[in-house]
Amino acid sequence: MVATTDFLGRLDEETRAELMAQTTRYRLGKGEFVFCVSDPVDTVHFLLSGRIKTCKFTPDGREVILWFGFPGEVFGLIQSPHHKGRMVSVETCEPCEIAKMSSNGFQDFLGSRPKVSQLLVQIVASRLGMLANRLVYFAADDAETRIAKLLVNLDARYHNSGSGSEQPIGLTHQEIADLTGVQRQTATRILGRLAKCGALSMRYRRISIRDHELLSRFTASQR
Amino acid sequence: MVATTDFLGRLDEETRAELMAQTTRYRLGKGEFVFCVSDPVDTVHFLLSGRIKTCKFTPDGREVILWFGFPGEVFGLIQSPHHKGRMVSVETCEPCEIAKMSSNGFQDFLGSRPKVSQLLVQIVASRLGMLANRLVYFAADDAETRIAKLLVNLDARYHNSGSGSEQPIGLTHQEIADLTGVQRQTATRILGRLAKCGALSMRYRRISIRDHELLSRFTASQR
DNA sequence: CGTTGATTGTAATCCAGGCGACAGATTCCA
DNA sequence: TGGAATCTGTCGCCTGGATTACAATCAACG
Repeated sequence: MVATTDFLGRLDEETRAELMAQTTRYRLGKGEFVFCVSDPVDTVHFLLSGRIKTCKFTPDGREVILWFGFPGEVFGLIQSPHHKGRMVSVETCEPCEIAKMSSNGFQDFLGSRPKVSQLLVQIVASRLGMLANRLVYFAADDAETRIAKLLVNLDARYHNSGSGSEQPIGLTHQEIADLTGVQRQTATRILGRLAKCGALSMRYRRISIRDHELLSRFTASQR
Repeated sequence: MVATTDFLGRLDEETRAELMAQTTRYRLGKGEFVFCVSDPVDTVHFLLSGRIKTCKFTPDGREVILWFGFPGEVFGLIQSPHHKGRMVSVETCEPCEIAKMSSNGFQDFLGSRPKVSQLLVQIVASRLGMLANRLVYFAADDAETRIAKLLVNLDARYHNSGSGSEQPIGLTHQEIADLTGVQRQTATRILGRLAKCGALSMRYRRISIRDHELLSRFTASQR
């Protein structure tokens, strides 16, 4: 199954080849930035391998993670309508292989391929849907519920094998905090609670869902 | 100036006429729903006059407002990738005049007009940007800051005349609470504070910004 | 193989804002 | 014009989670 947001995976063989022929490839190490807020919007990027996070920073330096990107995804499309420039920053979570091309080149490419544009609308729309859901969580759920929902979602998205995936979720407590809008200490405390009652198993940096059913019981809003 | 999200306003005369020729018009009174979450996605809508709100509901019945729609905007494009069906509900804030057409018809229309698809990407992207900003506010700001930011944004968007607009913001405290994720009472309390110090003037249901500069001082994160 | 930096664990304090409970104001509509 | 319904204003209590402050682990690299 191809994920909704897997742009490259949803192009047909030929179109993909034509597109990739116009790109140049490069590599980044862990924790590097592909671009930052307010950088000029002159390139579009395609993630070939690795994982990235799209984020923003608050005035006082807190990071807020908007979503993760997986291989096959496009990013770097969006320009702020006001001050021009990037609206978000993109940071690698691990070593990544990326293909890039000029924004103008990509626009030309789209101009003659309406189907691809429509696909892009779908992809951006699905990100919109994700953020809309997150916003509802923020408005309605307490910290524990938000974290439980995050873990369930991530697990589904990450190793979408559906089977009894015991693979750890490769996130630090800090990242979980940045995703759910809580303090790092609060994340640690709540993860500890969830582990103690048996829903999670954790061994330093290796958080994984032990009891899927039990965890999902915490995703029902408490507030 | 045409707003970024004003779809109809950004089409050229001819394209707009062709599009509108395929629509049928109808009217709704205040507080009616154009469609609700999980309704089938078989129509696309264009707001001709009035104002709408796009929202979701929490399991316990709380409303979360995602964004407002103004004349010229398209809505009803997005389908949930999982369970199919609408991802959001759309409710009128006042009597509205709306044009609608079938989703398939609209897809065909787009198929032969790549420029319009690209415009749509921009529009969906700008909503994505708005939600991303809201998410950052939720994660980083306290209630007072969120409300102050909301009022500033609304004022800019609403009566974008830029001049010393003394027009009231036509929202109830409940709506402000639904937009900022606080209790209705909290919204009332904070609005009262802002009014007492002279940033706002309020006379039952008629909230307007008295001192723009003073209000914007509250938009600097306190936390 | 030990030092350094990142990550995790825990505990005490404190307050913003949720929640419940009304009382008054205003608008709407019969 | 007179309810009814919807909005607004104000309390007090109480809890979730921010904040501050360390200590303990782990991993990575010279």
